Amino acid sequence: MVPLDHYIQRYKLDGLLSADLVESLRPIRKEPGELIIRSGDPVANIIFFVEGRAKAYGIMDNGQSVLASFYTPFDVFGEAELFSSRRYALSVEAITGSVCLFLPVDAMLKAAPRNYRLFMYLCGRLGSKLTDRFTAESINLRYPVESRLASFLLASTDDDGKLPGTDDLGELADFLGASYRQLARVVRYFRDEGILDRSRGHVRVIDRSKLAPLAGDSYLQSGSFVKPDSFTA
Amino acid sequence: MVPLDHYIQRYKLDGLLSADLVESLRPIRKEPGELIIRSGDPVANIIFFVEGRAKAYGIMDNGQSVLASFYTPFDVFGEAELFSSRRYALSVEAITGSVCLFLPVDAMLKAAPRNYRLFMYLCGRLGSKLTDRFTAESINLRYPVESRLASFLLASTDDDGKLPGTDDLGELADFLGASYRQLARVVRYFRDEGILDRSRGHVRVIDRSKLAPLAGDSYLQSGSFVKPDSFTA
DNA sequence: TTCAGAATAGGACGTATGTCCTATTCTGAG
DNA sequence: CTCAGAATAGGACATACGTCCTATTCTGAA
Repeated sequence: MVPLDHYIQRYKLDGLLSADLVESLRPIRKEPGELIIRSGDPVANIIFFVEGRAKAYGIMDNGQSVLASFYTPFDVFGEAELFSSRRYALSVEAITGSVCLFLPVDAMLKAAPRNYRLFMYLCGRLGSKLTDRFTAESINLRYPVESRLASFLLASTDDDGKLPGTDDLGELADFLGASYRQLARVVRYFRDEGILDRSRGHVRVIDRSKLAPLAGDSYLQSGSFVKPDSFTA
Repeated sequence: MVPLDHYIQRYKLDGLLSADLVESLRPIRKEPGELIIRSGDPVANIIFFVEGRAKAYGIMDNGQSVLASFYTPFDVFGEAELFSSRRYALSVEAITGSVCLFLPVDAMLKAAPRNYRLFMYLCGRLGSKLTDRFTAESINLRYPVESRLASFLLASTDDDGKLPGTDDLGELADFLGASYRQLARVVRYFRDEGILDRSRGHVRVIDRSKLAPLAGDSYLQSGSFVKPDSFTA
């Protein structure tokens, strides 16, 4: 059994949602590799991500997958398409065992007048996601893979040098918009320079100081700026 | 004098905003080339774009400018940063003579509980902007300039073959994330193929049918999906 | 331990694209 | 009309990158 109340308290969801909406939250557990959202499905739920790690990606007409981002709690999925296409644009997949709280959209829309805080929060998250995307896109477009990887590593590794999202080279290539081959070249160069450590497709940064000069721009502040309780009364 | 009431009625802003917020709208006229938003400034207003054409762009650390998008009425600026960085991330510049309605954020935040419709609208616009960006980014990253230009022309030219945003090659290069040189090569190729017409740096499509096979993916539906009156009572 | 199959690393080669620079065309002032 | 300066077109060259393919390493089953 998933402790629903635990998450409601931890993220102060009763401050973000009206009481009836808190009632209609359904906790769902997802195992690694399981889809949380299937791209193309109609938007039936707004999903609060409260436990685990997940990634969002799309598939292009030519079959290539494009990684959009990695998520850690607290976050929201499905808000982007709610009022526009009404169909999920990206798939979201659990990387580790994860817990989501599903909020049915019809309930939410019905309760809209009492939930301006929720919409303010959603605006905040959407805003950050938008500016993050723009930053990432600009970098991807103007800088060589070497700089992109350096920027990404600077922004995404923890103090230990480990990558929270993924450290699989294939996925990283998708995320950075490069081919596996090219990324491998750059990784090899970084290893030769003593910047990172390599073992069986996994990567760990050992000298962050050497990354900065290689990163053209920096990934600006990414991730969840907006805390759910910013809008709590 | 700018006819404020005219725009309020045309876009049913009194359905989107509470009466006191409608009161605090200030119409501002901008001449071609004038900045509507200066990147880096604190977010003081949410800006409704009701007349003209405008473009949004950012400047990277290396000085290159990156064109983010073109706007036509009805649209909103400044909503993305409102709850996150609180500083405008991009500059917005009027292309033609334009009219904007400025809504001070402090008034808006004070009136938030009565304006859930506004926030729903903002969520809608932010959502479309986000998915549009992702689509554009994916295409920019995976396809050669030839395909990108084809996609862009398919999506952005009117029936006349004219480009609504800009047809200046330099700007187009920024927007597509290519160098002027490379774009010029592709334009020349398109002209040789009888796809478009060229005169003094300006472009006009003459045979749309030849573009489709060149565009890898399509720019999905872009622009303002979400109408301001979708949320009117 | 041994070996087959899979995963990873890396070589070879072609191409799209960027940078730099020059030739050509256009524009407006006189 | 003429010419200087600016805008545009395009050539030459270097390179980052992608595709294809092969060599090497690793894994687990027997």
